[in-house]
Amino acid sequence: MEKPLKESKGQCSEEERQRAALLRNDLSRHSYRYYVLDDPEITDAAYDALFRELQELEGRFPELKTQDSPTLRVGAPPLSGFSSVFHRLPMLSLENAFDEGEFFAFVQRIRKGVAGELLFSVEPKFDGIAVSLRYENGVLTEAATRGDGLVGEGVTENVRTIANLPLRLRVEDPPAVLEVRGEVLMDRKGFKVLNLSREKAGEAPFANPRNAASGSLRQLDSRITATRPLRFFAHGMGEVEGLFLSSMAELFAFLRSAGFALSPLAQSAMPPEKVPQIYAEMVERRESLDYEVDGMVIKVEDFDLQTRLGMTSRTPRWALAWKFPAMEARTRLERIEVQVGRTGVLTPVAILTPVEVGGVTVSRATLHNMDEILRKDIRIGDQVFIQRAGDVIPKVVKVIEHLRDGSETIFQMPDHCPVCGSLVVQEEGEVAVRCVSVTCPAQLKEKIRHFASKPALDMDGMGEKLVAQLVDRGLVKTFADLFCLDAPALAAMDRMGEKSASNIVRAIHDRKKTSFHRLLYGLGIRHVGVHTAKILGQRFRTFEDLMDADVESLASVEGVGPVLAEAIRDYFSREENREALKALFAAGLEVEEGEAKTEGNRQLEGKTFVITGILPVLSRKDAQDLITAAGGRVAGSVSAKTSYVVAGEKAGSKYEKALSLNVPILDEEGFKKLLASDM
DNA sequence: CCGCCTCGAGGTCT
DNA sequence: CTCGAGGCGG
Repeated sequence: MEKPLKESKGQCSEEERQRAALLRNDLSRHSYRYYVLDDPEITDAAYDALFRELQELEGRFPELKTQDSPTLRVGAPPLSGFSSVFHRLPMLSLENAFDEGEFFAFVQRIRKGVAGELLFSVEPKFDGIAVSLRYENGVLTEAATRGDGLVGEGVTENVRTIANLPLRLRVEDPPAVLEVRGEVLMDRKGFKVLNLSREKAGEAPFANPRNAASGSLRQLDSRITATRPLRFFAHGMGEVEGLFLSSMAELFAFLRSAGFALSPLAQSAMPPEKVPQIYAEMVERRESLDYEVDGMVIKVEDFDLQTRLGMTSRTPRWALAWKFPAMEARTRLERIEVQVGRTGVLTPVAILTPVEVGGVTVSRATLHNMDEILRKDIRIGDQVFIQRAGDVIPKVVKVIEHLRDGSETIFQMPDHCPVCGSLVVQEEGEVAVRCVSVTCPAQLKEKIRHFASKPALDMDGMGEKLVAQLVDRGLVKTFADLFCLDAPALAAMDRMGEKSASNIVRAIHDRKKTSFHRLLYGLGIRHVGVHTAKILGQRFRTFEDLMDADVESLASVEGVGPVLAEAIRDYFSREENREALKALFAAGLEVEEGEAKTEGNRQLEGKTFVITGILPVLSRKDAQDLITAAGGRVAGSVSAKTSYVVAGEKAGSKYEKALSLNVPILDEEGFKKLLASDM
């Protein structure tokens, strides 16, 4: 039988009481430095040790527990439901503005009856959950959601688990009462990591960081909330007793000194004419911020003036939310156009009534293929939601079915190529529909463009417009024709002067010497991308070898299976393709022999790297070359097999994936160290 | 059969 | 950059 380690539930000594107080103090300072200032002074392990010591002390002597103890951050057992909290000062919403005119109208309204200078504070409007935190004599006693503005839900236990807010105000002489208002948020990274782990666990992912924050804050079991990466950003006050502040500048300074995080983009005392410029900057930076921001909040700087302006029935007259352009928009799907790609695949593209989404005008969006159209039940004439999430590419998110009036028509994939009119084919088991005509001009244009593209022959100046003209006028029918173009012929094209014509001729001439894999990739054989072309280049050195290779020797190459082998052999067994290659060589094309594998340092042998973001010194290509030269492989996406992720500035989803899979993440410096070490 | 990977497709603005 | 389709390999 083990005897109890400690006498339980006894009276604690004075020494222990002091120790607990010291620990509380230290822990709250360290967590402030870590979460708010982002400048820790002790290691995570040291912090954990202090934390566990306090937990243990409190476990033995419950009388040592306080309302501001950092141990509350891990959460408490579940509640049966949330209590209602009456806001002593209502949490109002803000009036919205959508353009500069509305902003200046707001300024104008205020200016009436104000003599002298008029100044404003500006700050990003976070898209989170508005909460009010009540501090009595400096200690957090209650936290409530906004609710309907008058009555919210008590989420005190949950809010205490949020790491970057003070459980006790960090001021000498705290006010008797202070309600701090702000937003509870989840950052984009935390959101993605959370969703990845939810999906892995078979749970439904959250739609966006806001929902994730809301769902996390409204957990009945605050121990769950404690595991979620929530943050609090302060922006205002509710009820106050025993504190006098006279301006937004003072408020910001006070909140900062009391231990709150504020948006680094918050500024005070700005003249109104500067505000539109700051707005433009925020719109610009919007995507690169850690948190989702849906606008900018503008407040009258001077508190006296705020008081004089007062409220309308539902909004203060001294504040304005100038919203950002929406990232999601509704519009009409006018018709569906069918494009023919390089490989002959017919791709349906939605032609939309132009609509502003996230500051750009969107008029087209891909629908991928027929399966996608059926899955989303997209019909011509439908009202649809368009989203430009995170990235640039717009997509049709969904159809708004209840807005249908019966005039919508169902789209059918054409059975003839819209460009050349030949019959299309859908191969067994494939989703894609293809035009298989060898003379289809749409395919020819795309093939030529692919051939001239950067990773292939890299002919500068061969853009979409020029290629289209060359093909339409019959000047280019084969790859070899490109090498026969001369300056006068090019100068006859639209928008083409003699100068640019001769530049292009020179660019083409410069590419007569090329590498095996560039040419192979440029040919556009199905399933042969840059990667496969390089692999084949290492095995087959010369084009003669490759052209005469049989399926077995092709398939024996690591990374090449039966489908690829068949596609390659099929390509080279066709007379027209062999002729085309012959013509290319006749036109002066030279292929350098595939490089033999370089000897030397192979210290990255067997390691797989993924590069993401912008590295400070090395370009992406440099980094790739360094890795391959040392025997490593560079992959495009992160998986459990990835050895390292090299991450730079603006690292995106790959970074989060790496975090969630516990793949080691290197910055450029770490990467260079790894290269230099001999492992 | 499954997980990992590559290929190929798609906007807008600069 | 992101997504779906489909090929490769264990």
